[in-house]
Amino acid sequence: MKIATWNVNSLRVRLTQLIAWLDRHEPDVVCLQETKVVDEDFPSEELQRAGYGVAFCGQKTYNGVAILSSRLLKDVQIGLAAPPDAPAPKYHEEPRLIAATVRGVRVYSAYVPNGKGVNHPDFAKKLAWLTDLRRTVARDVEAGLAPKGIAVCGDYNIAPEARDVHDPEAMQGQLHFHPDEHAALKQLMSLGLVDAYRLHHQAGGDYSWWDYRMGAFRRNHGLRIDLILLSESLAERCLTATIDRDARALPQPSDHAPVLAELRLD
DNA sequence: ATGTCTCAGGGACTGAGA
Repeated sequence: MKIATWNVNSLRVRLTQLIAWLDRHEPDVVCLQETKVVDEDFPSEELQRAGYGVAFCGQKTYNGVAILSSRLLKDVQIGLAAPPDAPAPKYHEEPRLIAATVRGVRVYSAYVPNGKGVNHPDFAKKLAWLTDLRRTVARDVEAGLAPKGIAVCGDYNIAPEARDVHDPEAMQGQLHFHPDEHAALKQLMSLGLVDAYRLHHQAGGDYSWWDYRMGAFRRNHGLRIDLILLSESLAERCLTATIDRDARALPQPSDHAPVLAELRLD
């Protein structure tokens, strides 16, 4: 099973490009972020014609996530699990998480809040969002929704390690590379999740996002912030993991490149 | 610090978010 994650930065703008990409790579499951489209306008028919069932939740202008699958999508769930004994915080209202089970694998498409700045109030919300994501995944596993394993995919807006940023010294303590973000990501991964890309590649300089400005892509000034996190059973079955830089080099690209992982399922 | 892109409102350009 080929699984992919891609922050498309507007599904409507990128639809033709996405469908060509689906034809070329033939993934079984695709997690999308920043679809920026309300549910009434989601291009379900076009994607169904391309061979995919769809699950999605969106809003006007911002955010929005989806899962496309050539196989049956079961137990679709939108949003985060509420904290115990407390009302769901306001950030739960944003469409940033959707989950479904495909061939027994619980797949999440997550768009982790950017945080805006390490001293901005939204930074704490980013960390809390990750805590709530961890709770959501743990709850789903307990509920038996992930018999064959877990794949938590998406735009984490966090570069895990120094080798995932083009200038680690300049990035030290900055947004996307802050110790608090690393701690929150580590907490999530303590569920037994591993970074699929790092199973197969150890070198630095491989990124998934490059700023549109300042010729960042040309100069490879990027960050690896789009991740496929796999539970142990799936990590053992992960044959390849790649970042499709070519998609970022096309005309009118998203600022993110797609990330792919190939799993050998029974 | 920001040279870009997307979207909305409103009907050209500006501001927000990333």
